[in-house]
Amino acid sequence: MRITIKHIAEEVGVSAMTVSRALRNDKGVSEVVRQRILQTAERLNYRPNLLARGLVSQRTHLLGVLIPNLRHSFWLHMVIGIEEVAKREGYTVLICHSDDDPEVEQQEIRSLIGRQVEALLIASCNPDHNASILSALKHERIPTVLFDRYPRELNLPYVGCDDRLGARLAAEHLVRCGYRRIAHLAGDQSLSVGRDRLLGYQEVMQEAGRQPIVEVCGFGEDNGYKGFRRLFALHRPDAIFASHDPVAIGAMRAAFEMGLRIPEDVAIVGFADMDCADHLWVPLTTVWQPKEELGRAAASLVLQTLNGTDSAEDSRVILRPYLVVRQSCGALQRGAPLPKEVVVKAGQSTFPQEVTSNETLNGIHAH
Amino acid sequence: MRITIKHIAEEVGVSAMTVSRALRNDKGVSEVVRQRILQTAERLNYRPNLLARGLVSQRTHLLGVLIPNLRHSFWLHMVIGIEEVAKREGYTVLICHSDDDPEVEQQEIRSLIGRQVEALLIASCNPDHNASILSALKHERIPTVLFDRYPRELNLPYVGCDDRLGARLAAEHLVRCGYRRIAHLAGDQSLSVGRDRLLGYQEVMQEAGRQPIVEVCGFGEDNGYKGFRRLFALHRPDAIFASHDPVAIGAMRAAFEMGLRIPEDVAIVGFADMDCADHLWVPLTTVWQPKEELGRAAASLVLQTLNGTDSAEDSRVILRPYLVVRQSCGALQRGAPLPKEVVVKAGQSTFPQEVTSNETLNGIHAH
DNA sequence: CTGTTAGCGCATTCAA
DNA sequence: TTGAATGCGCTAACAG
Repeated sequence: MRITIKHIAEEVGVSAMTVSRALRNDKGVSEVVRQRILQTAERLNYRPNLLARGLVSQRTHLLGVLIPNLRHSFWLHMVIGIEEVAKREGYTVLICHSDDDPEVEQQEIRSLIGRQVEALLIASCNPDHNASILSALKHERIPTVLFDRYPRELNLPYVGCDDRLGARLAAEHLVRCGYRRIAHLAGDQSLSVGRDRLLGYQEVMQEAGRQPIVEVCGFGEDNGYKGFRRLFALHRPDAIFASHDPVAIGAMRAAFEMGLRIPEDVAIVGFADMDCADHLWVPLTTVWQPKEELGRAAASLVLQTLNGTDSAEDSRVILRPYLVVRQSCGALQRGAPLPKEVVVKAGQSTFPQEVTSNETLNGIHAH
Repeated sequence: MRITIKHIAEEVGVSAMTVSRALRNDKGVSEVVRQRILQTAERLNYRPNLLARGLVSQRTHLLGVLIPNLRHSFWLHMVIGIEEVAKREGYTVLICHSDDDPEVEQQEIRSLIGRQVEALLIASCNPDHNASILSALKHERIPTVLFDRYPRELNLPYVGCDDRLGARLAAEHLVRCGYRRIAHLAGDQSLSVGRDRLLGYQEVMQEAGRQPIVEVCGFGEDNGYKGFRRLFALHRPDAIFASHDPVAIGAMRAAFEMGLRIPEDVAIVGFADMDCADHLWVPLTTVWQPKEELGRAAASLVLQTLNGTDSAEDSRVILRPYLVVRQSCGALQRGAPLPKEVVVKAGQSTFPQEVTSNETLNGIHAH
């Protein structure tokens, strides 16, 4: 049996209520008594039972966060951002993931609700598949914000990165570099991030009067590897915009195996700016996403809703991505013009060195 | 007000107790009634309150996991292993981290206990600093297992990788490759992983009759960068065993900036086999740790203790690491002899290709 | 400033 | 097979 406030109350010779107040720094306890209580609690090694506290007070100060998996660090960067804000506001974050299984995702949502989280932040592994469950959350009286990806019919607050714009930045950059056959290794089209990136690429191709070359290979390194081989066999592109850094890595691997040089024989641009993008065989030019800021924005939004500061019915927060230019696109070798909003991460040396931090560049605009 | 068993009870016209039983698939409810209850629960969108359930039953089926941070994927690989076992046994994992702050770690431990976790799995960010708190857990009636790193005075069950052996594998490999001045970029000596890896290196140097060259730079990429520069200025080593992959990455960066070739001018071996080790500028030869298996072993151990299957007072589970040979050590170029227990991850091509999976190679031996 | 009463939502224990 | 009573540990609301 663990120590409870009753034990402390007996020891000190006061009521349990006074102990409760003292331990929560509630007002209305004389300094003498408070000190005695605190000391006794310390001595007895008292630990408040948060289940009981949450049950009676109807406040758990818990935020549920659901991400697709723990295998990619970008999800955890977002969690870090969420936690930063949550902690500041006195909330604790419950991290869950579905291991990319929509059914598990449903279970996890149920479980989080059962644990009485006060709000929910969800990056669904398959927003369309779970659309009805997600919508149903509107009626659960529990503020919910989706982040990073959204269902086709979005009726919940959402915080994400402008994937279409990101794709445009990548594609436009390759056009400016003078490549002739710019292809896209497209991600899963059942995900908004896959669709939006394809969309941005297509727009730019159209504007440039080019024929789009698209291989929908899905996300992941293996898909990138296979996708590149198919793409190359069919179209011999001289530049590739990969829908995600892992896809770019798979493509690089395939290219090397085929004896191709990057960027001389084929240029590659990714999307995400993974931690290792800078360290790859050929440092990867890629679209940087404001991952932590995205987490912060999502947490702020959901806490605003929680505090009633803002109804946030149909809030959308869309953060701006940037292009980080390294070696894999060939821009630096070719002396291609770089517009201002591009972050150059490769200096004179053969290997990258930070020229300017992108942390200061991210901005927020809502629409 | 959320739906409770009382609401269902009223709707169905039975007592709350019967509802409780039906929802938990407890025996002693007629099939007819059970079905009616289940349907009504579904219709009303009932969600059991796990706080209440845990409070009264004194069983939360919660496992607390505390890791140093969310910034490095190897921690999450361990969590994945833990979760695998936990889930199979009907437990849910509460993931916490201290952001590498020992004080925060203490808070998090308190918080987890407050949430009534049934057991604790801790990879402390600073086991010695928090030694007293960790020891105190012995008396909290809550089974605890440390993993990956342990305090100097270890009096709790522990699951980890044989870091000393890992370091030996790395150092011996460099000796076999014929390097003359093999240096060590040592990690934080306040951590067991830092100490044990240094120890293994020193042993091998002594056995080989070499003078150890040690730079204690601490963990992390920046430290590896600075450490390499200092080391090189003073000793011009021809091979370096870095205490951790990020350290190796920092060292590589410094080497490239100094115009050195890897492995021709300086060979580098890391420790961890991070996800990106295969994709680095020069694919990194490194010591592979059984991260997920380590998580599984830790979870199994703590659940055994919980179920009383095993007292596990002073259990130690030490898993075996392996050396993964890629390009950065120069063994393949030099045609150095590779003993059997080494995993070769680089084939004929310039870039790595998996020759054999190491997933099948890890074994467990306790001592 | 302190204590009393009541009950959060549920499961254990007993009785029917 | 079902239900009533009881209480998990704590705090809200009120009374003193």
